[in-house]
Amino acid sequence: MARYQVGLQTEAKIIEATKSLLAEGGLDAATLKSICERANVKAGSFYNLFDSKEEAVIRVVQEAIKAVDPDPDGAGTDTVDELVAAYVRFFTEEPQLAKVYVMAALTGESAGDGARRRFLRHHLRRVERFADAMSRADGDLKPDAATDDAELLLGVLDGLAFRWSLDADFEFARYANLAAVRFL
Amino acid sequence: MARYQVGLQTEAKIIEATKSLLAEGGLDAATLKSICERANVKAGSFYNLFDSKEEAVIRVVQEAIKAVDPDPDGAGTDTVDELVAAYVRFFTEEPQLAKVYVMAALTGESAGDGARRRFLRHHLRRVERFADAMSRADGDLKPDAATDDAELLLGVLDGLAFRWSLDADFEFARYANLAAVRFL
DNA sequence: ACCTATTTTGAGTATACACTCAAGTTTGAG
DNA sequence: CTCAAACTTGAGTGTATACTCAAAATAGGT
Repeated sequence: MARYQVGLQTEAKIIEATKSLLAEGGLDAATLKSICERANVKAGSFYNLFDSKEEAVIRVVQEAIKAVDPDPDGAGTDTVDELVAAYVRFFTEEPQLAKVYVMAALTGESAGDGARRRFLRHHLRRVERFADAMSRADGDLKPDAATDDAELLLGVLDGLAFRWSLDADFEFARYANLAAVRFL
Repeated sequence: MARYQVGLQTEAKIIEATKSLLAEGGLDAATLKSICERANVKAGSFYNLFDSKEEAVIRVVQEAIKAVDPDPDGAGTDTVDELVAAYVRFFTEEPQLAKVYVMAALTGESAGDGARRRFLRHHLRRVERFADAMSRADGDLKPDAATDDAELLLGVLDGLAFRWSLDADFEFARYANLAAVRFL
């Protein structure tokens, strides 16, 4: 949409403002007014670059979903430890995006067309990837059992992430490591 | 607030309408208009019984939080199995309340004054209760280790609940039992 | 049957929201 | 330097929201 440098900069400012507002107060806090104020931009300028407010929100959410899984090409070779470490790293290094990620699923359809479905599809892909890594680590593991274990391990990680989103003081990394040990 | 029978009935209708709307579409779906339409009540009648829309929402959320922990007097005697079973039963028998429960934490402050804090307090109480049951089951377990285990087990349960809220076909009960086995 | 407290109605208010547009300014390729 | 395309502005639109209120209807104790 943007063709000039200023346009690209404005676009970036808007995305950044949207991301921080979503992280701080969820969808309710990310009003057009607050986004424009934080980005130092007027409404008309926003609509010159985005078709709707949802478009900006979706961009941020997609960015979050992608960021939790930084190396999609690594599938088939990474270890369980690496996968868990990537998840933990995402939450400790990108806390804002992480909150958006956790919120995305439950905010429901209001966060865009089928945000829940997209989220679920992403989850299922990750289950496969975890299960695959588990199978490679333990040759005796049956495929069904690997899937079950993967759902459980991802369940803990999501649960701990949820817990952390309630209370930023929660020692997410330590518990994630405890969980990884427990489920191997 | 209500003094006559009709008033109590109207109150119940409103709470029921609010609960189902929250479960179906979250806070966004629970507008005053939709609540009143579903309860077959006009706005003025709503405000004769409730001071605000939030009051009705908070009532439903509190009901949900209480329902996940049905026997607070049992603390100190119940087993881990019983606690897990209660959690699972809540999700399978009261799916609507369960969804509201999972949503309550993340909808943030918009769902009432300090909904997150209340949710967290409740969580910490449950961690204590789980840790206590675990200690009784295994005399060698150190208090700190018991707390860690309790956070992990509740983490899985919350994570699986989260997963189930994305996809109602998810076999929540089976996975919860698989998780419980790991901690015995 | 009476009479007051309670409940219901439905039109009405104020506000916040996402979004538009015509007019002016800036960018940068040729 | 020129000029069209890209960007910005800021007042303005329509709509949905939570909430109010005076007046009419009903409940239920006496």
